[in-house]
Amino acid sequence: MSDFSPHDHGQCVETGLSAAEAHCAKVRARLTPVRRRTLEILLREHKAMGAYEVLAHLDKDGLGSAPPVAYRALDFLVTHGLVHKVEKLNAYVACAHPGEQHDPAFMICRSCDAVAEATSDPQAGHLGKAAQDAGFEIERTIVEAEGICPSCQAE
Amino acid sequence: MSDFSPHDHGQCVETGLSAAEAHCAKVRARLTPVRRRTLEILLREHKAMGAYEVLAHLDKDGLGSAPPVAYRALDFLVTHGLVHKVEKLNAYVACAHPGEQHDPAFMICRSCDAVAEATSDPQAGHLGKAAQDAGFEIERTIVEAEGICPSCQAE
DNA sequence: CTTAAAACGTTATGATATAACATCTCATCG
DNA sequence: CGATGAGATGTTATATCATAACGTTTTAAG
Repeated sequence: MSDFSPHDHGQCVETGLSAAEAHCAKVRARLTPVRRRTLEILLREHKAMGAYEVLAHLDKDGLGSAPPVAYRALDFLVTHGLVHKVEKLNAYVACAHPGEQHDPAFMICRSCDAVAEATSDPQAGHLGKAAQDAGFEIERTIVEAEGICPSCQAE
Repeated sequence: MSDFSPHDHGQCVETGLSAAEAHCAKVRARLTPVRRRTLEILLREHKAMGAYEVLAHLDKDGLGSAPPVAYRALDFLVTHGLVHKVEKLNAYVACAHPGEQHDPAFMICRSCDAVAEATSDPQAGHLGKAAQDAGFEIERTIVEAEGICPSCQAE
């Protein structure tokens, strides 16, 4: 199953929040109201959202209206692997595999901007080999595929 | 050899400009003065540069001072594969393999921001498989590795 | 030589992101 | 308990990245 397939959103939200609570408890990080709500917004909307779009939601909930509010919450969530940044879109998505250690990869539909998460292996493939040859130490990779999702292909 | 190794810059610049002229002649695209100079700047500086940094150089040369001047030239060069955009840095680098058809990948040093170009295979690896399973049609990939380059490791 | 597409110059504005600093909260420990 | 220090927050201001829109100029092709 990919994120392009239909599925139970309510379940996503609950699972995501539970995983976040578990993770934060484990590493003694504080899932404060703003942070929790930021994650919940991303889980509920279930799409890549810009920081200012997230901020608009937070503002409606009375949790803050200035940009740093959103950026700080997003930074925290990204640091803890609960949210990923999609560089191509300058946008953020809730992690689809919360709790599991993984290196995310994304499929981005250029027609509808839908984003699906997959996994990647930083040291594998051409790049891993090139890095080894160059003496470059990979710490993290950004892997994003642009293309057309199944629904948009159908049109 | 990687871009992290020392090499003859003068050669890079000449090769890059020649390849650009050849490519543009072939596809009947116009390598105008602004475009040519933009590519030359990126080749000479031999690093990832922001659009405004490129613009500052163009301005010094009397080739334009407003942002669209730089963005239009960069867009042209990116479209023709003569320059790549590094999404992680919101910056642009001259292509290291001008003329050859290829899918670029980058190694980005988080300490000194140096960027080296490698190649990737869009359909290969985990992501290619995930895309196939999901019915997602990949058109282009963004592959960027963050880490530490050899010189910075030495420190 | 006309003409239509492409390129350019310029102004304005939109979108993304962070610096800086004062204040507040809360877990920890003496 | 109360001090204390790291982390979190609120707020203002500003830095950085990018494009819309529109009139003018250049150029390739008929």
